[in-house]
Amino acid sequence: MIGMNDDAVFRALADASRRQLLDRLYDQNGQTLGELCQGLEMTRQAVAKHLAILEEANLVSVQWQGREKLHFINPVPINHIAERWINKFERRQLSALSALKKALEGDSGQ
Amino acid sequence: MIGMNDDAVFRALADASRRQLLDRLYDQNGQTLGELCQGLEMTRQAVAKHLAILEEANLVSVQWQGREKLHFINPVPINHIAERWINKFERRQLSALSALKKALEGDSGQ
DNA sequence: TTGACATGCAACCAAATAGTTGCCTATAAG
DNA sequence: CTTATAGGCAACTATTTGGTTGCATGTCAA
Repeated sequence: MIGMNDDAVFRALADASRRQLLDRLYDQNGQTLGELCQGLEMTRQAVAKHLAILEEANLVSVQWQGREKLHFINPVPINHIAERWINKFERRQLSALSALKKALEGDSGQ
Repeated sequence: MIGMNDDAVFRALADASRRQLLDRLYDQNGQTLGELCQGLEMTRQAVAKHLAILEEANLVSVQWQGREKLHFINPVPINHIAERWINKFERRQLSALSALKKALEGDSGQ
């Protein structure tokens, strides 16, 4: 759990443009900066800044391919928050479910 | 789902002080402003502003009792986000669980 | 009624944020 | 080699944010 910074994740998720970028990456993973810019009412530099913030929060990882920078969504921090923060508030209703979930995860292997 | 504003919820959750206030309310629900201030390195007015933001995001509801304002945590918006945003990223692993969860919720009544 | 207590309201301030523009670097293609 | 393309870096700006101080209002208790 090294480099896991809840605060950075929450702050990254606080901006609608960044959530939109994550949505776009969810629809099609591995897009370049240029592709992610298309159709947005923002300069490329603004988008790049948002992506940098998502990268810093470890919500997006990148991979260079020649002069292109491919962006991949990373679900780990979101799951992490869901685990240790959000589930807290549904523990009462879902306590029974929690054990089952762990069991299923262990079963599916990843 | 009236008044349900994802953006306000995400922005409210982005601040560590506000998350701390939610944690405190989780530990003991129905605290007054004064109680919530104790031990925090902030003025009462600063805390009041944070609580107002949490109220506006519908994460906290209040109830006046004489001259005291009691604060109660409201888990609905957090569950909402978990449902339609966060679960998205764990759908693959948990798709089987989703139906069961709905079934359990329907079963328990609230 | 008077004083203490719980909270609200408003003005103000510093720092962070989201965005811009302009220019630089590196890779690919003709 | 030259040019177009993909992206990075830095300076600057306006707005939002988190916090402060000072004062006003409403409620309980003596």
